[in-house]
Amino acid sequence: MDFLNELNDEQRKAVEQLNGPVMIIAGAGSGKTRVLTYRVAHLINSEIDPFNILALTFTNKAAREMRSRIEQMVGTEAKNIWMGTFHSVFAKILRFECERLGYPSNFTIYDTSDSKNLIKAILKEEQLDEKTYKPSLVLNRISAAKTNLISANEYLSNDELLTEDRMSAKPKLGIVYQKYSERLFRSGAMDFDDLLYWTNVLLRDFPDVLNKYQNRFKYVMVDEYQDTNYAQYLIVKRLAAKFENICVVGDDAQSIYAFRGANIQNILNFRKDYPDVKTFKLEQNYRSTKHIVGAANHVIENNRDRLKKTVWTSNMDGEKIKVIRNLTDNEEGMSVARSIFETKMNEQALDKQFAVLYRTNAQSRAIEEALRKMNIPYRIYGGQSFYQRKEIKDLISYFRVVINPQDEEALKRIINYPARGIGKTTIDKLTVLSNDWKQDIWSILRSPDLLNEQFNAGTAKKLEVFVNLIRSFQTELKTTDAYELGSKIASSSGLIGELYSDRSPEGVSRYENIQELLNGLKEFVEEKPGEDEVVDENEVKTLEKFTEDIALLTDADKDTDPQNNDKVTLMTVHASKGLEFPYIYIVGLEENLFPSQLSLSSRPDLEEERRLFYVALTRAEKRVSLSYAVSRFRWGNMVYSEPSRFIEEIPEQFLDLIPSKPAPNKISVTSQVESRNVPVFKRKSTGAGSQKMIKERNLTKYNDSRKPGVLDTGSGNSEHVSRIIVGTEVIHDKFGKGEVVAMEGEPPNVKATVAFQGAGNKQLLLKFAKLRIVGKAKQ
DNA sequence: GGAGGCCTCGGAAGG
DNA sequence: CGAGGCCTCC
Repeated sequence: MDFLNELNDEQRKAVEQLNGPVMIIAGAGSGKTRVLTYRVAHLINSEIDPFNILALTFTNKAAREMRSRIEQMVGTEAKNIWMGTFHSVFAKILRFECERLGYPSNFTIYDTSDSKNLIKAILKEEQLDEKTYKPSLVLNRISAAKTNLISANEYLSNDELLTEDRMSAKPKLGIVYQKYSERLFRSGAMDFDDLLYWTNVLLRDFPDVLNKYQNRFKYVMVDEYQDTNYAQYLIVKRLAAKFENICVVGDDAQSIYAFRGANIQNILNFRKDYPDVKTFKLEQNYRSTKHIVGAANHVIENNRDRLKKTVWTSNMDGEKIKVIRNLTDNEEGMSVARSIFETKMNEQALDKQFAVLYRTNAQSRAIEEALRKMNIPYRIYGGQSFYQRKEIKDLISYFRVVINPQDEEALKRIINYPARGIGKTTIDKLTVLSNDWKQDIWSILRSPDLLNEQFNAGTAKKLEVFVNLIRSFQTELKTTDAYELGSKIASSSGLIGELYSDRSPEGVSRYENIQELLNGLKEFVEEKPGEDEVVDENEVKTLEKFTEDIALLTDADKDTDPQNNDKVTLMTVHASKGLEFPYIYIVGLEENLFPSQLSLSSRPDLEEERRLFYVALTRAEKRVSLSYAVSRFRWGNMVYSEPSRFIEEIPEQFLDLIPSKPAPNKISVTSQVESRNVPVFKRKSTGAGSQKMIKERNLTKYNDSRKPGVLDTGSGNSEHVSRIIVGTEVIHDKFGKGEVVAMEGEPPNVKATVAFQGAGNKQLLLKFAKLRIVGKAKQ
């Protein structure tokens, strides 16, 4: 076969090993996707029926890309491969099988905000305090339980868990979990974790189902295996138990999702589950320069918990890694923007060849501002999703109720929106009745007798009108296409009218968003099936199918305008996994930011941060620039930081330390002083191979009892202090005005002798004396 | 029922 | 600082 020649030895061996357990450890940039797609193509060319292949990925995007690449190689047969995310593949299977679990096949998938709202409702009903039982924490705890296949009842009989909850002053957590599960079930709803949890129950408790899917999925492949959690691991293990044709691909060095339950041990222990596993290591990097690969390798060596591998490249040395020091976060933005601008000029680079990576979303602001100032187009990944916007959720909630009227979260959202006189009292009463009778709210609503018995005539009438509205849509669900019915719902519900009447800019934008969703429906309906695809001519593209589809979509899946994609990319390091760019800027490389403050107390957490940094470095093809700021605004406070330890972990031979440049048009005193007097970023060369760097020499920290790193911005701040030199005029709270006549000592213990006009000469430690600068030194 | 004041709190994020 | 949630007041 031709295409096997396009692979290196190890890649080819991995592709050709079709049977039995296979583990592929794929270093960054080693052609992992290529190996995966070729392997599937090779399976199909070896007469394996595509229907017998299951390929699991972590994102829809990865699945789509892989599918289209395989299609290019083997043709439309690729359509029949079971390929998708864990969640989408098993949601599909659950729709076939879930009646065995007591779920309706039109079950709703709750997103995180639905789950949180349900938890809040339960907390209220149980009279638990939302501050003690923070909904996000409660949800995380429930999620962790489900991920480990612990049901609510098992939770309540698990002494260890109950003790933990008592110790953390949340003794009722198990009860909340139990209520939460009941409500989901009663609403015919599953949350994201349920999709994996119930799949496991299905495969565990129904041998015929297990057998059916084991026979269907004779070949199983899992991408990003280092990021699988226990529930996912177990599904894969169960499915593959019969044939053991299981191939997992991953890189332990790029595991960055432990914080949400990924278990790096899954890949580290694969060998234990399958002793006759064939392991292949893809170690040749085709993406990056030698300097980048070298730097990344050295960094990751600081981690203890790793599989052994040596990533290397035959690419050229390339440029050294730039380190840019900045005084503030805004200056950092400007440095990055300026550098992008210069690179575009000097190297004829395109905007889309650049990416700026940061640890937290909040850092994007300063970068955005600077790029805007320099007229550099950019695009941000992340942030609020289209599907999370209120007006979009509202309309989709109508869809959800029409499809599955048991769906309580959606029902509560729309029963009185737009307003139809069904107030809080009525909804509360419905909830109480529903809880007392252990029935979903819709089953109460749909009984006119019950309504007349429980509510006054006016309220009962209003509820009936609402029920009839929903019913009128339901009669069309199977026969009318998604666009037609969706538009009808949007207008007949009064939602469009409500938004149209709001002429404020926000209102207009909401209205436009609804139009965009309706356009999406139209596209969905008009989407042509592939040429060879067998389609039932009478099959209607229903609203039900559309709603199922989008439940598992995120913003990253929305098509971006291909005409207009020449833009600089801004995103978090997490979001950058799997991507590559010629020029990468990693910003905010400061202690307490990257690595994050919250990671510093435990070794595993710090190692995950380091893997995150490793991921960031290895996104780059040609050049990496690292930058940090001496001070930045965080939560309204000026915070002073030291450069990240991760910079120090890169050997000097790979680094190009450049001082911060003053802005071209406005030369600030600060920058002048900094660049003239202060050795900005120096390394000690104490013998061979010492990588210690002299910490910020000019950085004087106030070390009081406040939170580490957070300083009072009031009377004195150390940016000012760092500018104090002999001759500076200063004011002291007690001694008044004076002039610095001498300085001695090394930061942070610089001692200044100040001649005060009223109080004479005083010796003061700069880090304690809150001196304010009133005049600069006359030179 | 909605506007506006007050309070709290802040990680990363796939499905 | 700024977003989001909650409460209050009209």
